[in-house]
Amino acid sequence: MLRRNATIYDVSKESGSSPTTVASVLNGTWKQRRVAEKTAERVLAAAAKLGYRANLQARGLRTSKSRMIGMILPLHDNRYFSTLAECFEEEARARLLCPVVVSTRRDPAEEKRTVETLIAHSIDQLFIAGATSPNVLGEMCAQAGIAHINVDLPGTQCASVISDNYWGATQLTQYLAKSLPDADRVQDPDIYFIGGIAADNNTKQRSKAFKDVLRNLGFGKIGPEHINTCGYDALNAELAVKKLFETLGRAPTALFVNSTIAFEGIFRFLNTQSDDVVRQMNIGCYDWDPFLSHLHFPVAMVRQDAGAMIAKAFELLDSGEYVESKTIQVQPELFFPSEV
Amino acid sequence: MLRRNATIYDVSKESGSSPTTVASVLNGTWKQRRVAEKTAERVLAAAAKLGYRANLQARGLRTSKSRMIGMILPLHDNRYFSTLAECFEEEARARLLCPVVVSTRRDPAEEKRTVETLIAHSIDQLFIAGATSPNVLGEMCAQAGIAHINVDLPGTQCASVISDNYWGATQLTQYLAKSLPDADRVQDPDIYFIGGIAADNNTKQRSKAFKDVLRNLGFGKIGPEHINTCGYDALNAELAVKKLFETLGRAPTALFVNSTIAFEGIFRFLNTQSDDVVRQMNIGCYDWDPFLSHLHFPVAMVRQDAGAMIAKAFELLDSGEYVESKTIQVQPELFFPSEV
DNA sequence: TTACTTTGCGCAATCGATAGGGCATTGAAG
DNA sequence: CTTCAATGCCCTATCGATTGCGCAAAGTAA
Repeated sequence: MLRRNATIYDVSKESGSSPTTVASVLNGTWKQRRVAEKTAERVLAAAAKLGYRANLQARGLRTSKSRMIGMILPLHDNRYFSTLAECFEEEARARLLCPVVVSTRRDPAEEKRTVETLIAHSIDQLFIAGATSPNVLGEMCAQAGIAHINVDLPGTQCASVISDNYWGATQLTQYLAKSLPDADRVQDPDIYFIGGIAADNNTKQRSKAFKDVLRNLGFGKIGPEHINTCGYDALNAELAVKKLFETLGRAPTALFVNSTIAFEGIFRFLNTQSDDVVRQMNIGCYDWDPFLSHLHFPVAMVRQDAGAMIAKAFELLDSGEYVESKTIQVQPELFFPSEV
Repeated sequence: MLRRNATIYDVSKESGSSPTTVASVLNGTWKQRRVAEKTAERVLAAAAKLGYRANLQARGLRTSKSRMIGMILPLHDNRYFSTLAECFEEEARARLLCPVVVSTRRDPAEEKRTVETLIAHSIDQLFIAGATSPNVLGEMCAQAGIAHINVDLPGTQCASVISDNYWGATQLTQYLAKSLPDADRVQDPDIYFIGGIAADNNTKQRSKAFKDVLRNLGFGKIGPEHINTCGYDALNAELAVKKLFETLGRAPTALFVNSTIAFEGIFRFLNTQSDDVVRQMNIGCYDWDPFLSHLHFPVAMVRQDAGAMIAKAFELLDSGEYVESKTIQVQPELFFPSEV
């Protein structure tokens, strides 16, 4: 065995065939290059003997393909994104592509740098999931001729597959609103939305649904004091809910928590409150976590359908439709506590 | 702007310098190649104008480096592994390497294929985290001359950084054992270990600590009926605990749950039982999840210190110590419910 | 002026694979 | 025995960057 990796030239010497023949045998194009079966066998045997492994950088340089497919994510440590990553990897493997997942912490500069690097490595396709600046990234891909698609957060540069946030949030708000007193008795309902980033499309859609539902139910216009887009961050959410309790001087009737990350912070705060107080609240979380289904208080959840989103995204990439700037919405699942 | 990516030859033409000079300016080696400052500036301007981006496959082919660093993981959708991934990415970026994370579903064939691919892409270093066959993978890396290190599960082929599973499990078992009747009254204590894979080192260490603690406390020898290594899988754990309840005809006094994944299954089952029954149990989980800290019953947890493990692993890689076959153990954190 | 050093830059080979095109040899038809 | 197609294989250029080495011009010392 060689100290370095064997190349087609080593295999060529060992098998007595030319590098061309060796290459075509080893990359599967030997039939259309009319290599005799016997020769192919000799080459394969030699390759096996030397432990040949194709140098994919060389191949990639020549073909300007890499058989790698990238995905950028805001973060790993979250049920939704990690599920997206797993679904992505599964589909990628089914297509014999090597999945490469990188998180970019919702940092536009990091996103750019990462995409830059992935492009420079000639990845074949890119999934842009939850990026803060999808259009900038899409532009980069387009310029480099790399097929790409937005997932979770939409862009206008290419096709996007996202959750039907408006629908999901509508359902969740309607559920939460049941606990409110009748509309004709109150114009400023005791329900609050916490978490997410105001500029982010998902949060926009969800908070819009939140407002629309309440308005349609007759609660009047929902003001900014009902919607605290304090970020996707546990600590901020914790502080936000603490402040809400202080301002009200009591627990709110209903809470719409935007993401499990925000929920973590809310959860920490609620654990400082008495069980009875918390149990009387009606709490919903946009995003799902198995452990939220049976806390000491009920939580309604919306689970985004990561599998369906990834499948749809691959479909658009495979069919070439990804170039059209359109947005596909995938319906999430609802997990509501059984009525008491 | 060119329709394809600009190359050093394009920049060469644009700037009037040779490709050699252009390359050295663009990759930062121009000082040692004695390129005049003026020339460098001209080249940089031309590169910027053309939107030059180095083809990393070409560079990698020539240098047999890629500035990519890989990590393979069993899965993403788990707090522990996703935290490992995030810590890994952060450290990798600090070293100006592009982190590449791939999950391999505890499938030895998938692990081999993935490592094969990563090696073929000339990744510079590899983190082997939680692999079922670390030595096979280590051997492949060694043969390809790629620096590598085991994390979470140890191998003998190179250095390993793992949790101090024995210590953590000892602490957890001691905590759980407090709820058992005195040893002199019972030789077959009512405490059970569920989850994990018998062949896996972590499970071995944890179950050994479990047995040792109980034996040392005077509970006699702990037989196989106390240890159900039903895998890292929610469904199996659910079935296992169900069967345990049926066999006993009641709830066990204490439960050592090996991983949050197993805990998910156990949790599903416990939710079918009455709160009172569950609250009287004493439950511990090896692994941490924020939502487990305040379920409707108390759960003790062990949190593995992903940050410290990754930091240590990079230290060994950076210093070259990774070639020695040694195992570094990192102490996990304990999260025990405050005594009632 | 001569001799030698320093400065500035480019030639050409190389990394390992791919692909277009061409050259023998064999076989079949006439 | 020709003629021509089919078969089997290989030559060579190429992808885009890196790097050892060499050459010319400018600077310095004697």
